[in-house]
Amino acid sequence: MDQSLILKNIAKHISLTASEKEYFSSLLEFKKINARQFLLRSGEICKHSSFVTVGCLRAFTVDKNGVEHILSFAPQEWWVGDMYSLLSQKPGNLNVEAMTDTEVLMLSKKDQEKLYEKVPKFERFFRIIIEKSLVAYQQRLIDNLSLTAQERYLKFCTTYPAIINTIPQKQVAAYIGVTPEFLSKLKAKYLKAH
Amino acid sequence: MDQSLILKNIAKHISLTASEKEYFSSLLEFKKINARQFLLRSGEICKHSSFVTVGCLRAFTVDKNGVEHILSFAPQEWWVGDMYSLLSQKPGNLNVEAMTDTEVLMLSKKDQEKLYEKVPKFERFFRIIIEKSLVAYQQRLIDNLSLTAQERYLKFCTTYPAIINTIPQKQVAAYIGVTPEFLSKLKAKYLKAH
DNA sequence: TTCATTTCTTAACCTAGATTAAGAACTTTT
DNA sequence: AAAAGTTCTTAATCTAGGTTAAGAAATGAA
Repeated sequence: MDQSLILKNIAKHISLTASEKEYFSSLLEFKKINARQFLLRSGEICKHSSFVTVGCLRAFTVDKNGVEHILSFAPQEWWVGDMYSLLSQKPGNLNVEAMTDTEVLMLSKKDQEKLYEKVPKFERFFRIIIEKSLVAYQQRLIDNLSLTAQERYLKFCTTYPAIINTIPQKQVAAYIGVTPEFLSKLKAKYLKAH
Repeated sequence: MDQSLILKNIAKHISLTASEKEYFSSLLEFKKINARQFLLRSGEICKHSSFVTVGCLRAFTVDKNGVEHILSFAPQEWWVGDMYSLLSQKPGNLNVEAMTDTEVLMLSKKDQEKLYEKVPKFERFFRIIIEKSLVAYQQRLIDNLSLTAQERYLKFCTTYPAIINTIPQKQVAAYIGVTPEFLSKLKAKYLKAH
């Protein structure tokens, strides 16, 4: 198991001593998830925060009509989990599924709490991570309230240039909040116009 | 200036010594904002996190057609600010306006950083506050993607029972993402049906 | 109380995006 | 390389919610 990526990532926000690094690393559990396998299913209680080292996952809900809605993609170097379920320790509504063969480093809620006790700097680290995440969700909410489907699609392309060509188009539709049919129509219209 | 409310609120998540309480209190700046006055305007750089002790504010953006979209209401005991602008120290898009005569306790970004240094427990406090906020935004995003306007309205009524009768209906519309005309139609239809 | 402003309602008409359906183009499996 | 499953496209039709407009009701100011 290679922790260099996660340690490099943490070093962007806090500095750790060698022994802190070692302690933190000892809490991580490595897991491989093949494409289409689930890291978490709706109805389960989320017990871990997971850091993606290889591949990409998606976190989505299924509405009462069976339609999927993507809350977030989790490419390399992102943390993923069901924050609601993780905090409340109640069953969540999120599914987390690998879109490609994926590798994650998992930190259990218990170990995360121990980590906060032993190395309080991690309070800061996760505060910063979550602040950034919050800003992104706020912006996405505003975008969903104020932009047209066309505009949201174009914004998605510029925000996630690395993902756009590696995932099925229907997943993009489930993220920006339109049907796959309508996104297809949009693209055809846009191509004609440009 | 009365800090009992904010200290009571903080005590829900971390325990402070008397001198820590005193130090924290010394960083707070009291401000009265009359109804319709702004705490922050689009284009400004957000310099403070503000805790509402009396009244209620709304944080909103204005889209390219001049339509307002409400990101959040900030009733008593909520923190409000433009997180994007506060973190990046760049001009933000949020307007924060008092809906009634309001009182806030303001903590400047500089003082917040000092506070993290001097009393690291506050890293934990704000981490927890932001985690909860994140969960709420995630749920709202999912709701906007999967529920009808009718369902979002009913959910708003149960989520914010204390606010619903104190604010103009057009603000509710701007929060759930419909026009005031359509919300009015929805309510009329719903009343007939029940 | 009157005048002015904002908010709410109703109704006719319009449109962005959904639904349904069916064939075409990819992928994956065998 | 054939079969089977996904995904993508196109097109006709439909509908949730938007737009426009105008009057009614509520709120606020003088």
